[in-house]
Amino acid sequence: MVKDISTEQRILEAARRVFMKKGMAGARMQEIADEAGINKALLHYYFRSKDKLFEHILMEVVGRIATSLKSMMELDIPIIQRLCFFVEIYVDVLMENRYLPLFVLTEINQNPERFASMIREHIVVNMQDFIVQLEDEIEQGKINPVHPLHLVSSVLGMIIFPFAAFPLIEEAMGDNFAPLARNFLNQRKEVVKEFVINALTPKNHDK
Amino acid sequence: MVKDISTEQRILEAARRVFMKKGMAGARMQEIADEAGINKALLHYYFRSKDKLFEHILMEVVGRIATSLKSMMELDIPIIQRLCFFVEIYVDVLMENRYLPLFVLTEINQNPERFASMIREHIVVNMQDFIVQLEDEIEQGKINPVHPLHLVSSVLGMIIFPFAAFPLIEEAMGDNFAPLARNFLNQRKEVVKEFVINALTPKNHDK
DNA sequence: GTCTATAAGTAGATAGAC
DNA sequence: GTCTATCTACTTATAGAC
Repeated sequence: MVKDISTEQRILEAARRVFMKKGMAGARMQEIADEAGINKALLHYYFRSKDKLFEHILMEVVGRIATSLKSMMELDIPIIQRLCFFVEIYVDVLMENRYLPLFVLTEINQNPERFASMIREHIVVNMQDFIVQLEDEIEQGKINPVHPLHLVSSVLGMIIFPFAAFPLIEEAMGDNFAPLARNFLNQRKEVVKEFVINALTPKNHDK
Repeated sequence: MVKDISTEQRILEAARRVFMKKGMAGARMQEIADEAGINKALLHYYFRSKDKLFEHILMEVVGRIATSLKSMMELDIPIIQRLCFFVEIYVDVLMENRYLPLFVLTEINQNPERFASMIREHIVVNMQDFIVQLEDEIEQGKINPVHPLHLVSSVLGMIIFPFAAFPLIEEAMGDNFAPLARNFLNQRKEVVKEFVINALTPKNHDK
């Protein structure tokens, strides 16, 4: 019953890379096998079908996102700090895997039913806590009134875009792009955090 | 030589819908044929191959984007107004076709070479004009100093996200979603315009 | 567990009748 | 121009040897 961890692990890592980059429809079992240094038959030995393998990767990815969201919501800090913290770690994650957001968004759009329960269980729950805290701080006058979904949409959009549009940014930056790219993406942290602070910090009319 | 416009047009519209929703890899010629109310053979009669048909749709889509960008850059208005105008029309476009941004971004990532020349010719050129004007207004002290690519990334990201993450937003909003969705997406216009204005309008320390 | 060989199914492309 | 039928190539999946 004890499977060889090393091979299974190599398959999973290869599958993650290929699925992330090509998506479910564009990925090929042959490519995953090559990437893992084995042959197609073994893929089916370990994970019966392409669909099952994909599902596995999906759960792993969504699970990881959910876990980091959850652990972040457990810290007892003001909403502004919470968002700034989120920006920091999320940009770092995307630096390691720029295909993540486009992959997740594409697959959700392709097959919303498959995600409905995952989203409800893992994402919406954390959202609820976030909304409660946000409305709480608004009521206390600590921050400006904002619509939680608009705030989240803005922050996520601002973070995700440069990674999703990476080849576009590359082209826009021109020749000496490579050395600048990492720098630009790192600057995003400050840009987005500045947005959060400006959007939420009250203007202090009575100062 | 005069082809039957009606059929060719129906094919193109069907292809656009299917490609937009499923992407190049996920789209099926059979589905496009069904959607157009004809059979597969006719698709090949009109557009030799799937790749050619896809290329056609791609050019059409990118061309339309480039045209609206260009016409917008021809207006002689301040940068803030230009961006606000852009937000207005772009959100309206996405209301009609929410798959547009995810489609374009995915395909660019899938096949950057295919887009390199298009991007340089159509997008980067308009970007250059935009950057010149931006830096000009910054120098004149009319607006705050900002990095053009960061500004564009923020605005595009803020606009695109709710459309790209539509099923997520849907789930987050819960049951009575349908009536609220259109409203929420329309509010985006004001939210993003407010960001543009806040980010660029000088604080007037000497007032 | 891992491989080679092959089956089974799917999708793009073509032939040829009308 | 449009259709049905068919071919070819590719991709997933399985059989069976080692």
